Amino acid sequence: MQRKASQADVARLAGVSVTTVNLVLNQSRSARISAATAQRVQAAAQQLGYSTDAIGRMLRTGESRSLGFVSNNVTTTRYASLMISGVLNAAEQQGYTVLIAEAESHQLQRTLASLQERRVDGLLFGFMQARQVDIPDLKQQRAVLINGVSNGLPSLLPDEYAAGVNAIECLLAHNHQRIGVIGRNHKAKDPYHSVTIESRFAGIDDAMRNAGLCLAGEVHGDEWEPSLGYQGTLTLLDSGADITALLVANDRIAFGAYRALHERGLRVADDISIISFDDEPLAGYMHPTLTTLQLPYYEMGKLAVERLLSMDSAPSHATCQRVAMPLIERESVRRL
Amino acid sequence: MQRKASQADVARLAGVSVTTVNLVLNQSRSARISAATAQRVQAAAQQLGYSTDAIGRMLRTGESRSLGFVSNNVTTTRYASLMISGVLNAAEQQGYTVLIAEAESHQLQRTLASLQERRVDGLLFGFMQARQVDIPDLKQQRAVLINGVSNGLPSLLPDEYAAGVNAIECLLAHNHQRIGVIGRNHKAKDPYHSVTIESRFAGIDDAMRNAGLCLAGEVHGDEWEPSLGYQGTLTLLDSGADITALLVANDRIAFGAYRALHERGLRVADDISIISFDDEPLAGYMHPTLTTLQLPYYEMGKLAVERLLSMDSAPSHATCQRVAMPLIERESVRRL
DNA sequence: CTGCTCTGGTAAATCGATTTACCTAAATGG
DNA sequence: CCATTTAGGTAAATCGATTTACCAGAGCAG
Repeated sequence: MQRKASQADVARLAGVSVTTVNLVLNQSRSARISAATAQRVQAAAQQLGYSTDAIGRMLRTGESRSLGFVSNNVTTTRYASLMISGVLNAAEQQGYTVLIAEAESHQLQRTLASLQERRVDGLLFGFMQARQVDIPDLKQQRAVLINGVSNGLPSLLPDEYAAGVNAIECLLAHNHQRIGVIGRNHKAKDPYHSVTIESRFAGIDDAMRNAGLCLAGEVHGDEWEPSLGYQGTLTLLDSGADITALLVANDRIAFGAYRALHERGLRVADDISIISFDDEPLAGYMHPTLTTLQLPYYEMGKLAVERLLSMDSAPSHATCQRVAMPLIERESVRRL
Repeated sequence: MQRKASQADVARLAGVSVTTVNLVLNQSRSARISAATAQRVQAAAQQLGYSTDAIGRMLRTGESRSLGFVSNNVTTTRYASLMISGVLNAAEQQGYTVLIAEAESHQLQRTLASLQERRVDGLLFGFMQARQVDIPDLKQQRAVLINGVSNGLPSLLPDEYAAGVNAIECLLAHNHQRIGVIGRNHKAKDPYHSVTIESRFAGIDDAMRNAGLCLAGEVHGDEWEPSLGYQGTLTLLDSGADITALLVANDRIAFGAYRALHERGLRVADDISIISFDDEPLAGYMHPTLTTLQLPYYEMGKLAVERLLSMDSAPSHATCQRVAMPLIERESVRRL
């Protein structure tokens, strides 16, 4: 791999000084260089296939135009990869490259050191489940948390309160008044487990209260897997609550709920409407397709980059920005 | 953000030359430095919190200890993020950092330039669907393709032939002889669409032939979505083929097949076994859970890094390494 | 003709780490 | 006691781009 051409090479070929080459190529103050010379330099650069070497520039300017994206080992595991997409696209737009690293908490210190050695201009921390985390001292590095909160760092969280309200309002708008809920849990009180779920249920409760209604039935549960949806739905049906709609805490629960309804000879949408949260790929396969409030991973990733790059320098203070969870209307909610 | 300490700072504090600091800190030839001096330097480094600046080193040594991971815009979209995990873990093991970039083909040129400016030591190209792609001239850069093939570049592909054989053998081992297949397609002949699918079906056909059997029924189809599984299964059932097992081309098709069987009052596993390919998260939720041959994204990512870093320099020539697709035995295949 | 301002460029320092080529004093050999 | 090693370090060059300070000649006013 023969060395790439440097400004020195271009200078030699064009018969000018390196300074001149630099001025022309950065055309910032090229006012000071005559058009003829500029031409010559451009031609030489072209001929040698010159492209500016980022390393040399970084060393001199101290800016790397790169961001570090750190996630705990869960993040790159399937669901949240849209977050990476959002980060990547926004970063690219502004001419930044993204260094990506996974780190469980005990390696975090080393991972951060490695990124700082590479002079990243800012750090992004991405998490799977919105919760509180402990981030070690960042030495004044700019940083933004995606889908998590921490001591003194700005962060982005899904607007779960509004999502809760919207879910209920969607059901109300379709004339449902007898609503069952599956998935409220107790861990929700623990910020190290989740900082958002509690407010989601607050939104649900407030929306019901505003409508002058009460929940027609509820099944709690910590493990948000299909089995909870299955068991919970059977429980609700057997309780004689006579519900017309079901609000469940995520798509996997909904998946289990579908099965339970089916076994009881009830049709989703036709007989009982279901609304959910997350919008996993699964939601689009189900039959009927699932109406759900999307976790805005892509959007959060994008906004995080924009926020990070617009921060002056040191993390101001822990402001937390809420990102809307769009309602993805599919087939599982139908007018009564 | 106060500047990090440099070797010069350490040298000043320890009262020695920069050279000495460097020799001590890289302890390679520190044989030439007395223990006492080394001590003093170490202490000074410690006190200043010195850590070697990667940029400076890169400039001097020409090596960045970083790899570029390029994917088309589909890759970071959910399914294949395990590939990133594999890449990240393997790279970290060898002390490499990963620069990640998404690029649709028309931006590819610019993305590559950007990575080369950052002096990546090698390139990885990741694809969603194993197919042939056109990669522009890499200027002697080392590169490996993951889940794709291209002109003259080494690559890693899932071993679909073996997977096809194994799928059939799994069914045979469970005493199934009347097997239906859904999803064979014609695009499979087009390498720009897929370079592996054809060999998967070759494996299936060979395994059947070796067993002296013929397929009991087959439904072709290019769109591998649930609807194909649904329609295809109904078609097979109505054809009177009397099958006991179904081999489908991916998990989404299986999902549709489940629904069709259910509608016809047939139970998956109890009445008809199903085996599939891919192992999406979906496969674990289904009821009964789906037996499937896993696309080894994680493994391919990991192997790609190891391959890349063990390559001398220029891409030797397009050798293609096959990576086993493990059989994930769940509940949908049962002994007849 | 002299002093001044532009015009168009350039030399040299700098960023931080590495590496090569010395250099000095003490120790060793004969 | 003189010639060499050797141990222990150091000065300086280098990587590539940027930036500051400066310079030579042309044009212009008085």
